[in-house]
Amino acid sequence: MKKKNTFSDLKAREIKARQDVIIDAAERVFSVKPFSKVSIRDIAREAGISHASIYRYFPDQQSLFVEAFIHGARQIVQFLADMIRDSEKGDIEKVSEAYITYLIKNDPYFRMMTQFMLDGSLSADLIEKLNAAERQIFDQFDILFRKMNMREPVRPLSHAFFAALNGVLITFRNYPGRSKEAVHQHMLKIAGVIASKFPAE
Amino acid sequence: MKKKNTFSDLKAREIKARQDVIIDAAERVFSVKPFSKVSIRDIAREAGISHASIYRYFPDQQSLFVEAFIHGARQIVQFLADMIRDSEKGDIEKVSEAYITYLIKNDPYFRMMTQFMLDGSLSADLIEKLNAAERQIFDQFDILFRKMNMREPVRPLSHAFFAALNGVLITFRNYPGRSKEAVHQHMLKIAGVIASKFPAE
DNA sequence: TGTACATCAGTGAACGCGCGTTCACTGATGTAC
DNA sequence: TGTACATCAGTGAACGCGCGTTCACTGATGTAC
Repeated sequence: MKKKNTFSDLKAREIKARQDVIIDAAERVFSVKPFSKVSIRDIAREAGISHASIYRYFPDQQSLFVEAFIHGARQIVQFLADMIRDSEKGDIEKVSEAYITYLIKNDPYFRMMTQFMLDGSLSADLIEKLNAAERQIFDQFDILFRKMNMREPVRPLSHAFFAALNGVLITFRNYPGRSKEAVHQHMLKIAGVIASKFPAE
Repeated sequence: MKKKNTFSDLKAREIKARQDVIIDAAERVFSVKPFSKVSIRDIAREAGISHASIYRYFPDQQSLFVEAFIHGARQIVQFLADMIRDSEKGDIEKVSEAYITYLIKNDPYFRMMTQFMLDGSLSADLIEKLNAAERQIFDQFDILFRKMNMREPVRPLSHAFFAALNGVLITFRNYPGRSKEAVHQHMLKIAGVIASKFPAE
């Protein structure tokens, strides 16, 4: 029995490793192509395998995309957690700035997140996975607001703050006639306006 | 010379009228199908014409979509303008509530707007048209904030407020396990949190 | 008024493409005796 | 150790689809004489 477990564990780990190879390839493609134009064939090419092989490891395209997104979301949460842990009094200006900058640099994830949020045809299971990721981000903002000694309940503040920052990233992304750098600066400025509306108490 | 002008005017008006018929049909399709799945063939079917005919009135699909969006945006601006004009002291809570409710009811426009914002492959011309529409919305919020006697410059406030409300509409759209009505209520609540952070002076 | 011609809105059919997914097969590896 | 068999990851080819767009054509309408 023991042996059998070890064997199937090994097998499971191998499957996981291959899934990760595919997800890594997907991330590289996402960083180069608009999310909505990334195809199974693109990812297979990047991973150096046949596109049919992908179906050995993921039931369909959407599942693969969701896994890739979750992988990225974990990194975002990690990034936020590190930053908020290190911030003694809860510096919301700094956090909002870092969040904006991080997501501009990791634009594919942001686009994926937004696409998933907009897509009305996600399965209940996938929506739940996405939401679990969101909840972890809310948790981090909760910690931030608690450090700031907010008197209001923190969860609605986290919802509002997260939504507002996402709105900034979406709204000014195609600011016409501006360089990438100028867009970045403008987003920071507007995110700063929002952060300033959530003063610590 | 006079006569010729009248004739070409008539002609231009006829073309405009037919374009409007197509745009109306497009709007009806948008209200029933996710934006990204609406095809030229869908719209032609709804308008009762051949899909080839659409190319007499629009150079390509994207142009048609942009025109349809602009038409909707004009209505949003009108709605905001009416509401803000009628609000004596500048009731930001009421405006944010109305904005959320309006865009939930006119969901196709909101989805279009967001898609356009996310789409990196829009032509410069089309981006400029979209931005003109946005600027008109900013103008309305400027009026609101001026009524509220804000001491800060109003434009950045408008940018922040608009972005934040859009963020709310995107972030909570697929709140899992909630009815449409419950999602609407949650959005109103979070939008209310945001509005409360922009108190009149 | 009648006739020959030009214009052009509207069309069905076709083009060419890329996609997600499935299928039948191969060949390497492990298992049983 | 050798042999027959089972498993199964990986694959190229194919399926079926829907799409945006173009094309050659039709037929109604207006124009010129």
